[in-house]
Amino acid sequence: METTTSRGAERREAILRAATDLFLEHGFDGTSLGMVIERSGGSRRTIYERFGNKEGLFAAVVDGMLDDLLSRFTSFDWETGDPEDVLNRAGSALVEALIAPRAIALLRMIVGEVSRFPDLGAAMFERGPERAYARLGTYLGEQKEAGTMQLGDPDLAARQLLEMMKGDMQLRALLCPGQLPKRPDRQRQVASAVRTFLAAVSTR
Amino acid sequence: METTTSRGAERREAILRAATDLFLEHGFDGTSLGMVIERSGGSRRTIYERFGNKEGLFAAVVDGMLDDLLSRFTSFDWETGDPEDVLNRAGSALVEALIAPRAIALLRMIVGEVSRFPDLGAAMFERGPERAYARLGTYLGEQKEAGTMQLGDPDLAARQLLEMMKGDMQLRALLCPGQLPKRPDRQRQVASAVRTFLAAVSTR
DNA sequence: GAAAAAAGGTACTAACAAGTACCGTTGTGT
DNA sequence: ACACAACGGTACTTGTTAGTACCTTTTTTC
Repeated sequence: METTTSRGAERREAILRAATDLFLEHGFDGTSLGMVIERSGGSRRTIYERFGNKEGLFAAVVDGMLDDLLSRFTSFDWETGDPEDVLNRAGSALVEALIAPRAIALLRMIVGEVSRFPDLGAAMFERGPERAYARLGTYLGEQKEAGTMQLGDPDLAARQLLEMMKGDMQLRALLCPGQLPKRPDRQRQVASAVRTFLAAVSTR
Repeated sequence: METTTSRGAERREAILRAATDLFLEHGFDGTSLGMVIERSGGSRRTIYERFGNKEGLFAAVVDGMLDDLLSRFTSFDWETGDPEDVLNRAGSALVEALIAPRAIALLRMIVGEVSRFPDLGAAMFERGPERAYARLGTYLGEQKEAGTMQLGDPDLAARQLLEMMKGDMQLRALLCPGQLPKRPDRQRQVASAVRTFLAAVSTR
Protein backbone atom coordinates (compact mmCIF):
# COMPACT_ATOMS: atom_id res chain seq x y z
CA MET A 1 0.00 0.00 0.00
CA GLU A 2 2.84 2.30 0.79
CA THR A 3 4.33 4.27 -2.01
CA THR A 4 7.03 2.15 -3.55
CA THR A 5 9.15 5.24 -3.93
CA SER A 6 9.91 6.23 -0.40
CA ARG A 7 9.21 9.86 0.09
CA GLY A 8 12.82 10.79 -0.43
CA ALA A 9 12.96 9.68 -4.01
CA GLU A 10 9.68 11.39 -4.64
CA ARG A 11 10.96 14.72 -3.44
CA ARG A 12 14.15 14.18 -5.39
CA GLU A 13 12.19 13.70 -8.57
CA ALA A 14 10.06 16.76 -7.98
CA ILE A 15 13.11 18.92 -7.42
CA LEU A 16 14.78 17.46 -10.46
CA ARG A 17 11.79 18.14 -12.66
CA ALA A 18 11.49 21.72 -11.52
CA ALA A 19 15.21 22.33 -11.82
CA THR A 20 15.29 20.81 -15.30
CA ASP A 21 12.64 23.14 -16.62
CA LEU A 22 14.19 26.16 -14.98
CA PHE A 23 17.77 25.45 -16.02
CA LEU A 24 16.64 24.79 -19.59
CA GLU A 25 14.81 28.06 -19.70
CA HIS A 26 17.10 30.37 -17.74
CA GLY A 27 20.49 28.67 -17.67
CA PHE A 28 22.70 28.04 -14.69
CA ASP A 29 23.27 31.57 -13.50
CA GLY A 30 19.76 32.63 -14.37
CA THR A 31 18.20 30.03 -12.11
CA SER A 32 18.27 30.54 -8.35
CA LEU A 33 17.59 27.84 -5.84
CA GLY A 34 14.73 29.96 -4.61
CA MET A 35 13.07 29.60 -7.99
CA VAL A 36 13.52 25.84 -7.84
CA ILE A 37 11.95 25.59 -4.41
CA GLU A 38 9.11 27.85 -5.38
CA ARG A 39 8.22 25.51 -8.21
CA SER A 40 8.91 22.14 -6.64
CA GLY A 41 7.63 22.87 -3.17
CA GLY A 42 9.61 21.63 -0.25
CA SER A 43 12.55 23.23 1.38
CA ARG A 44 15.91 24.60 0.51
CA ARG A 45 17.65 22.18 2.73
CA THR A 46 16.42 19.15 0.84
CA ILE A 47 18.32 20.30 -2.22
CA TYR A 48 21.55 20.28 -0.28
CA GLU A 49 20.70 16.92 1.30
CA ARG A 50 20.11 15.30 -2.09
CA PHE A 51 22.46 17.09 -4.44
CA GLY A 52 25.19 18.64 -2.34
CA ASN A 53 25.03 22.06 -3.90
CA LYS A 54 23.84 23.97 -6.94
CA GLU A 55 26.46 22.45 -9.21
CA GLY A 56 25.48 18.96 -8.11
CA LEU A 57 21.88 19.71 -8.93
CA PHE A 58 22.89 20.98 -12.35
CA ALA A 59 24.96 17.90 -13.07
CA ALA A 60 22.06 15.67 -12.08
CA VAL A 61 19.72 17.60 -14.35
CA VAL A 62 22.02 17.27 -17.34
CA ASP A 63 22.60 13.61 -16.70
CA GLY A 64 18.88 12.97 -16.57
CA MET A 65 18.26 14.87 -19.78
CA LEU A 66 20.99 13.01 -21.62
CA ASP A 67 19.47 9.69 -20.62
CA ASP A 68 16.09 10.93 -21.65
CA LEU A 69 17.13 12.12 -25.08
CA LEU A 70 19.35 9.16 -25.77
CA SER A 71 16.55 6.71 -25.15
CA ARG A 72 14.80 7.94 -28.28
CA PHE A 73 17.61 6.86 -30.57
CA THR A 74 17.37 3.19 -29.73
CA SER A 75 14.46 2.07 -31.79
CA PHE A 76 14.58 2.65 -35.52
CA ASP A 77 13.91 0.24 -38.36
CA TRP A 78 17.00 0.02 -40.54
CA GLU A 79 15.88 -3.09 -42.39
CA THR A 80 12.76 -2.22 -44.32
CA GLY A 81 13.06 -0.40 -47.61
CA ASP A 82 15.68 0.52 -50.17
CA PRO A 83 18.60 2.74 -49.14
CA GLU A 84 16.99 5.96 -50.28
CA ASP A 85 13.91 5.24 -48.23
CA VAL A 86 15.86 4.15 -45.16
CA LEU A 87 18.12 7.17 -45.30
CA ASN A 88 15.22 9.52 -45.74
CA ARG A 89 13.44 8.14 -42.73
CA ALA A 90 16.54 7.97 -40.60
CA GLY A 91 17.50 11.51 -41.54
CA SER A 92 14.10 12.90 -40.78
CA ALA A 93 13.97 11.17 -37.43
CA LEU A 94 17.39 12.45 -36.58
CA VAL A 95 16.73 16.03 -37.61
CA GLU A 96 13.47 16.16 -35.74
CA ALA A 97 15.13 14.83 -32.60
CA LEU A 98 17.97 17.27 -33.02
CA ILE A 99 15.90 20.41 -33.24
CA ALA A 100 13.32 19.45 -30.64
CA PRO A 101 12.98 22.43 -28.31
CA ARG A 102 14.28 20.57 -25.30
CA ALA A 103 17.23 19.17 -27.19
CA ILE A 104 18.19 22.63 -28.37
CA ALA A 105 17.69 24.09 -24.91
CA LEU A 106 19.94 21.41 -23.46
CA LEU A 107 22.60 22.00 -26.06
CA ARG A 108 22.47 25.74 -25.51
CA MET A 109 22.76 25.29 -21.79
CA ILE A 110 25.72 22.97 -22.02
CA VAL A 111 27.49 25.14 -24.56
CA GLY A 112 27.12 28.07 -22.23
CA GLU A 113 28.57 26.19 -19.28
CA VAL A 114 31.44 24.34 -20.92
CA SER A 115 34.02 26.33 -19.04
CA ARG A 116 32.37 25.65 -15.69
CA PHE A 117 31.65 21.97 -16.40
CA PRO A 118 34.25 20.83 -18.91
CA ASP A 119 33.15 17.21 -18.87
CA LEU A 120 29.56 17.82 -19.79
CA GLY A 121 30.34 18.94 -23.31
CA ALA A 122 32.30 15.81 -24.14
CA ALA A 123 29.61 13.66 -22.52
CA MET A 124 26.93 15.22 -24.64
CA PHE A 125 28.95 14.83 -27.80
CA GLU A 126 29.59 11.18 -27.17
CA ARG A 127 26.08 10.31 -26.16
CA GLY A 128 24.51 12.30 -29.00
CA PRO A 129 26.18 12.92 -32.36
CA GLU A 130 28.82 10.23 -31.93
CA ARG A 131 26.17 7.54 -31.53
CA ALA A 132 24.31 8.72 -34.55
CA TYR A 133 27.48 8.72 -36.64
CA ALA A 134 28.31 5.23 -35.50
CA ARG A 135 24.90 3.77 -36.28
CA LEU A 136 24.72 5.37 -39.70
CA GLY A 137 28.29 4.29 -40.38
CA THR A 138 27.34 0.70 -39.65
CA TYR A 139 24.51 0.88 -42.14
CA LEU A 140 26.69 2.40 -44.82
CA GLY A 141 29.33 -0.24 -44.16
CA GLU A 142 26.75 -2.94 -44.78
CA GLN A 143 25.72 -1.29 -48.02
CA LYS A 144 29.33 -1.12 -49.08
CA GLU A 145 29.82 -4.81 -48.39
CA ALA A 146 26.65 -5.59 -50.30
CA GLY A 147 28.00 -3.64 -53.24
CA THR A 148 25.15 -1.16 -53.22
CA MET A 149 27.40 1.77 -52.55
CA GLN A 150 30.86 2.74 -53.59
CA LEU A 151 32.65 4.46 -50.76
CA GLY A 152 35.94 4.60 -48.95
CA ASP A 153 35.53 5.04 -45.22
CA PRO A 154 31.92 4.36 -44.20
CA ASP A 155 32.33 6.30 -40.98
CA LEU A 156 33.57 9.39 -42.77
CA ALA A 157 30.78 9.06 -45.30
CA ALA A 158 28.28 8.81 -42.48
CA ARG A 159 29.52 12.09 -41.06
CA GLN A 160 29.29 13.80 -44.40
CA LEU A 161 25.78 12.57 -45.05
CA LEU A 162 24.61 13.41 -41.57
CA GLU A 163 25.97 16.93 -41.77
CA MET A 164 24.28 17.45 -45.11
CA MET A 165 20.96 16.23 -43.75
CA LYS A 166 21.27 18.40 -40.71
CA GLY A 167 22.25 21.38 -42.78
CA ASP A 168 22.25 24.65 -40.90
CA MET A 169 19.17 23.72 -38.93
CA GLN A 170 20.90 22.97 -35.66
CA LEU A 171 22.94 26.15 -35.69
CA ARG A 172 19.89 28.07 -36.77
CA ALA A 173 17.88 26.64 -33.91
CA LEU A 174 20.61 27.71 -31.51
CA LEU A 175 20.94 31.24 -32.81
CA CYS A 176 17.52 32.23 -34.09
CA PRO A 177 14.91 29.70 -32.98
CA GLY A 178 12.10 31.56 -34.69
CA GLN A 179 13.49 31.07 -38.18
CA LEU A 180 13.40 27.31 -38.52
CA PRO A 181 11.94 25.89 -41.73
CA LYS A 182 8.64 24.10 -41.39
CA ARG A 183 8.44 20.34 -41.28
CA PRO A 184 7.79 19.71 -45.00
CA ASP A 185 10.75 21.90 -45.89
CA ARG A 186 12.90 20.03 -43.42
CA GLN A 187 11.96 16.76 -45.07
CA ARG A 188 12.73 18.16 -48.50
CA GLN A 189 16.13 19.25 -47.23
CA VAL A 190 16.85 15.77 -45.92
CA ALA A 191 15.67 14.18 -49.15
CA SER A 192 17.86 16.47 -51.20
CA ALA A 193 20.88 15.58 -49.08
CA VAL A 194 20.16 11.90 -49.55
CA ARG A 195 19.91 12.35 -53.33
CA THR A 196 23.21 14.22 -53.46
CA PHE A 197 24.87 11.56 -51.35
CA LEU A 198 23.50 8.70 -53.41
CA ALA A 199 24.58 10.43 -56.61
CA ALA A 200 28.10 10.44 -55.25
CA VAL A 201 28.31 6.87 -53.99
CA SER A 202 25.85 4.76 -55.92
CA THR A 203 27.36 2.10 -58.13
CA ARG A 204 26.27 2.62 -61.67
CA MET B 1 50.71 67.05 -32.05
CA GLU B 2 47.44 66.33 -30.36
CA THR B 3 46.07 62.84 -30.38
CA THR B 4 43.78 62.59 -33.35
CA THR B 5 41.43 60.43 -31.32
CA SER B 6 40.08 62.69 -28.64
CA ARG B 7 40.55 61.12 -25.28
CA GLY B 8 36.96 59.96 -25.18
CA ALA B 9 37.35 57.60 -28.08
CA GLU B 10 40.59 56.34 -26.62
CA ARG B 11 38.97 55.40 -23.33
CA ARG B 12 36.06 53.88 -25.17
CA GLU B 13 38.40 51.62 -27.12
CA ALA B 14 40.29 50.58 -24.02
CA ILE B 15 37.08 49.64 -22.23
CA LEU B 16 35.85 47.82 -25.30
CA ARG B 17 39.04 45.81 -25.62
CA ALA B 18 39.02 44.79 -21.98
CA ALA B 19 35.33 43.96 -22.04
CA THR B 20 35.72 41.92 -25.21
CA ASP B 21 38.39 39.69 -23.72
CA LEU B 22 36.51 39.27 -20.48
CA PHE B 23 33.12 38.58 -22.01
CA LEU B 24 34.67 36.07 -24.40
CA GLU B 25 36.33 34.26 -21.55
CA HIS B 26 33.73 34.46 -18.80
CA GLY B 27 30.45 35.24 -20.52
CA PHE B 28 27.95 37.93 -19.66
CA ASP B 29 27.06 36.90 -16.13
CA GLY B 30 30.60 35.86 -15.35
CA THR B 31 32.00 39.28 -16.11
CA SER B 32 31.47 42.11 -13.67
CA LEU B 33 31.99 45.74 -14.45
CA GLY B 34 34.58 45.78 -11.73
CA MET B 35 36.63 43.28 -13.68
CA VAL B 36 36.37 45.45 -16.77
CA ILE B 37 37.55 48.54 -14.93
CA GLU B 38 40.37 46.67 -13.30
CA ARG B 39 41.70 45.68 -16.69
CA SER B 40 40.99 48.79 -18.71
CA GLY B 41 41.83 51.32 -16.06
CA GLY B 42 39.63 54.33 -15.71
CA SER B 43 36.45 54.59 -13.77
CA ARG B 44 33.15 52.88 -13.50
CA ARG B 45 31.28 55.95 -14.47
CA THR B 46 32.86 56.14 -17.88
CA ILE B 47 31.24 52.86 -18.81
CA TYR B 48 27.84 54.26 -18.10
CA GLU B 49 28.65 57.48 -19.94
CA ARG B 50 29.72 55.61 -23.07
CA PHE B 51 27.57 52.51 -23.12
CA GLY B 52 24.55 53.22 -20.97
CA ASN B 53 24.70 50.03 -18.98
CA LYS B 54 26.14 46.56 -18.94
CA GLU B 55 23.88 45.32 -21.69
CA GLY B 56 24.89 48.23 -23.89
CA LEU B 57 28.52 47.38 -23.35
CA PHE B 58 27.85 43.77 -24.26
CA ALA B 59 26.03 44.74 -27.42
CA ALA B 60 28.91 46.99 -28.43
CA VAL B 61 31.38 44.19 -27.82
CA VAL B 62 29.46 41.74 -29.97
CA ASP B 63 29.00 44.28 -32.72
CA GLY B 64 32.71 44.97 -32.81
CA MET B 65 33.58 41.29 -32.89
CA LEU B 66 31.19 40.62 -35.75
CA ASP B 67 32.76 43.40 -37.78
CA ASP B 68 36.17 42.08 -36.96
CA LEU B 69 35.46 38.50 -37.96
CA LEU B 70 33.47 39.46 -41.02
CA SER B 71 36.33 41.50 -42.41
CA ARG B 72 38.34 38.35 -42.91
CA PHE B 73 35.85 36.89 -45.38
CA THR B 74 36.20 39.65 -47.91
CA SER B 75 39.38 38.72 -49.70
CA PHE B 76 39.58 35.32 -51.27
CA ASP B 77 40.67 34.33 -54.75
CA TRP B 78 37.84 32.45 -56.45
CA GLU B 79 39.32 32.73 -59.94
CA THR B 80 42.58 30.82 -59.96
CA GLY B 81 42.53 27.06 -60.29
CA ASP B 82 40.14 24.30 -61.22
CA PRO B 83 37.01 23.74 -59.14
CA GLU B 84 38.55 21.09 -56.91
CA ASP B 85 41.44 23.37 -56.06
CA VAL B 86 39.26 26.41 -55.47
CA LEU B 87 36.83 24.49 -53.29
CA ASN B 88 39.65 22.97 -51.26
CA ARG B 89 41.19 26.33 -50.57
CA ALA B 90 37.88 28.01 -49.87
CA GLY B 91 36.85 25.20 -47.56
CA SER B 92 40.05 25.25 -45.62
CA ALA B 93 39.93 29.01 -45.21
CA LEU B 94 36.37 28.78 -44.02
CA VAL B 95 36.94 25.99 -41.57
CA GLU B 96 39.98 27.64 -40.07
CA ALA B 97 38.08 30.89 -39.63
CA LEU B 98 35.16 29.02 -38.14
CA ILE B 99 37.06 27.22 -35.43
CA ALA B 100 39.41 30.05 -34.54
CA PRO B 101 39.35 30.35 -30.76
CA ARG B 102 37.84 33.79 -30.79
CA ALA B 103 35.18 32.82 -33.30
CA ILE B 104 34.18 29.88 -31.15
CA ALA B 105 34.22 31.95 -28.01
CA LEU B 106 31.98 34.52 -29.67
CA LEU B 107 29.59 31.87 -30.87
CA ARG B 108 29.45 30.25 -27.46
CA MET B 109 28.81 33.57 -25.82
CA ILE B 110 26.01 34.49 -28.18
CA VAL B 111 24.40 31.07 -27.97
CA GLY B 112 24.35 31.39 -24.22
CA GLU B 113 22.70 34.80 -24.30
CA VAL B 114 20.13 34.30 -27.04
CA SER B 115 17.26 34.58 -24.61
CA ARG B 116 18.57 37.82 -23.17
CA PHE B 117 19.56 39.34 -26.53
CA PRO B 118 17.30 37.74 -29.12
CA ASP B 119 18.60 39.88 -31.99
CA LEU B 120 22.24 38.99 -31.61
CA GLY B 121 21.75 35.41 -32.70
CA ALA B 122 20.09 36.35 -35.93
CA ALA B 123 22.69 39.04 -36.56
CA MET B 124 25.49 36.58 -36.16
CA PHE B 125 23.83 34.07 -38.42
CA GLU B 126 23.32 36.58 -41.18
CA ARG B 127 26.76 38.10 -40.98
CA GLY B 128 28.50 34.73 -40.72
CA PRO B 129 27.15 31.52 -42.24
CA GLU B 130 24.66 33.23 -44.50
CA ARG B 131 27.41 35.22 -46.22
CA ALA B 132 29.50 32.14 -46.71
CA TYR B 133 26.57 30.24 -48.20
CA ALA B 134 25.82 33.09 -50.55
CA ARG B 135 29.38 33.44 -51.82
CA LEU B 136 29.81 29.74 -52.37
CA GLY B 137 26.40 29.60 -54.03
CA THR B 138 27.46 32.25 -56.48
CA TYR B 139 30.53 30.26 -57.42
CA LEU B 140 28.57 27.07 -57.87
CA GLY B 141 26.02 28.94 -59.97
CA GLU B 142 28.79 30.07 -62.27
CA GLN B 143 30.06 26.54 -62.59
CA LYS B 144 26.58 25.35 -63.41
CA GLU B 145 26.23 27.95 -66.15
CA ALA B 146 29.62 26.97 -67.52
CA GLY B 147 28.47 23.38 -67.65
CA THR B 148 31.15 22.19 -65.27
CA MET B 149 28.68 20.97 -62.73
CA GLN B 150 25.28 19.39 -62.86
CA LEU B 151 23.14 20.69 -60.05
CA GLY B 152 19.68 21.91 -59.26
CA ASP B 153 19.66 24.79 -56.82
CA PRO B 154 23.19 26.20 -56.46
CA ASP B 155 22.34 27.77 -53.13
CA LEU B 156 21.13 24.50 -51.66
CA ALA B 157 24.17 22.72 -53.06
CA ALA B 158 26.38 25.34 -51.43
CA ARG B 159 24.83 24.63 -48.07
CA GLN B 160 25.30 20.91 -48.46
CA LEU B 161 28.92 21.27 -49.47
CA LEU B 162 29.67 23.72 -46.74
CA GLU B 163 28.15 21.53 -44.08
CA MET B 164 30.17 18.57 -45.31
CA MET B 165 33.37 20.56 -45.21
CA LYS B 166 32.60 21.85 -41.76
CA GLY B 167 31.67 18.40 -40.56
CA ASP B 168 31.31 18.15 -36.81
CA MET B 169 34.21 20.45 -36.17
CA GLN B 170 32.20 23.48 -35.17
CA LEU B 171 30.01 21.57 -32.77
CA ARG B 172 33.05 19.79 -31.45
CA ALA B 173 34.83 23.06 -30.85
CA LEU B 174 31.82 24.30 -28.91
CA LEU B 175 31.42 21.23 -26.75
CA CYS B 176 34.89 19.81 -26.29
CA PRO B 177 37.51 22.27 -27.50
CA GLY B 178 40.35 19.98 -26.61
CA GLN B 179 39.37 17.29 -29.09
CA LEU B 180 39.69 19.12 -32.36
CA PRO B 181 41.55 17.35 -35.17
CA LYS B 182 44.91 18.82 -36.13
CA ARG B 183 45.31 21.01 -39.15
CA PRO B 184 46.36 18.31 -41.64
CA ASP B 185 43.39 16.19 -40.63
CA ARG B 186 41.12 19.14 -41.05
CA GLN B 187 42.40 19.67 -44.55
CA ARG B 188 41.91 16.02 -45.39
CA GLN B 189 38.37 16.26 -44.13
CA VAL B 190 37.70 19.25 -46.37
CA ALA B 191 39.31 17.52 -49.34
CA SER B 192 37.20 14.44 -48.80
CA ALA B 193 34.04 16.52 -48.69
CA VAL B 194 35.00 18.22 -51.93
CA ARG B 195 35.60 14.87 -53.60
CA THR B 196 32.25 13.53 -52.47
CA PHE B 197 30.54 16.66 -53.69
CA LEU B 198 32.26 16.62 -57.04
CA ALA B 199 31.44 12.96 -57.48
CA ALA B 200 27.79 13.87 -57.09
CA VAL B 201 27.66 16.90 -59.38
CA SER B 202 30.43 16.61 -61.93
CA THR B 203 29.35 16.20 -65.52
CA ARG B 204 30.85 13.04 -66.94
C1' DG C 1 46.57 80.88 -18.63
C1' DA C 2 41.70 80.39 -17.09
C1' DA C 3 37.17 78.25 -17.71
C1' DA C 4 34.73 74.30 -19.00
C1' DA C 5 34.27 69.62 -19.92
C1' DA C 6 35.40 65.00 -19.25
C1' DA C 7 37.54 61.28 -16.72
C1' DG C 8 39.42 59.19 -12.24
C1' DG C 9 38.41 57.29 -7.87
C1' DT C 10 36.05 56.20 -3.85
C1' DA C 11 32.13 55.31 -1.28
C1' DC C 12 27.45 54.02 -1.03
C1' DT C 13 22.79 51.88 -1.92
C1' DA C 14 19.76 48.33 -2.91
C1' DA C 15 18.99 43.95 -4.32
C1' DC C 16 19.78 39.30 -4.81
C1' DA C 17 21.77 34.61 -4.18
C1' DA C 18 24.40 30.58 -2.11
C1' DG C 19 24.73 28.21 1.74
C1' DT C 20 23.71 27.32 6.99
C1' DA C 21 21.11 27.01 11.39
C1' DC C 22 17.14 26.15 13.80
C1' DC C 23 12.86 24.33 15.10
C1' DG C 24 8.34 22.79 14.29
C1' DT C 25 5.90 19.25 11.55
C1' DT C 26 5.09 15.19 8.98
C1' DG C 27 5.70 10.69 7.71
C1' DT C 28 8.14 5.90 8.63
C1' DG C 29 9.42 1.58 10.89
C1' DT C 30 8.70 -1.30 14.93
C1' DA D 1 1.30 4.09 19.98
C1' DC D 2 6.18 5.49 20.16
C1' DA D 3 10.69 6.87 18.77
C1' DC D 4 13.26 8.36 15.12
C1' DA D 5 14.52 10.09 10.88
C1' DA D 6 13.47 13.12 7.20
C1' DC D 7 11.14 17.13 5.46
C1' DG D 8 9.03 22.13 5.52
C1' DG D 9 9.68 26.83 6.31
C1' DT D 10 11.73 30.73 7.95
C1' DA D 11 15.42 33.58 9.13
C1' DC D 12 20.13 34.74 8.89
C1' DT D 13 25.02 35.27 7.34
C1' DT D 14 28.12 36.41 3.89
C1' DG D 15 29.41 37.87 -0.36
C1' DT D 16 28.73 39.97 -4.84
C1' DT D 17 27.15 43.20 -8.23
C1' DA D 18 24.65 46.81 -11.02
C1' DG D 19 24.01 51.32 -10.81
C1' DT D 20 24.48 56.20 -8.52
C1' DA D 21 26.47 60.26 -6.04
C1' DC D 22 30.12 63.20 -5.15
C1' DC D 23 34.36 65.23 -5.22
C1' DT D 24 39.08 65.52 -7.16
C1' DT D 25 42.23 65.47 -10.98
C1' DT D 26 43.39 65.80 -15.66
C1' DT D 27 42.71 67.37 -20.27
C1' DT D 28 40.85 70.19 -23.76
C1' DT D 29 39.38 74.70 -25.53
C1' DC D 30 39.12 79.46 -25.96
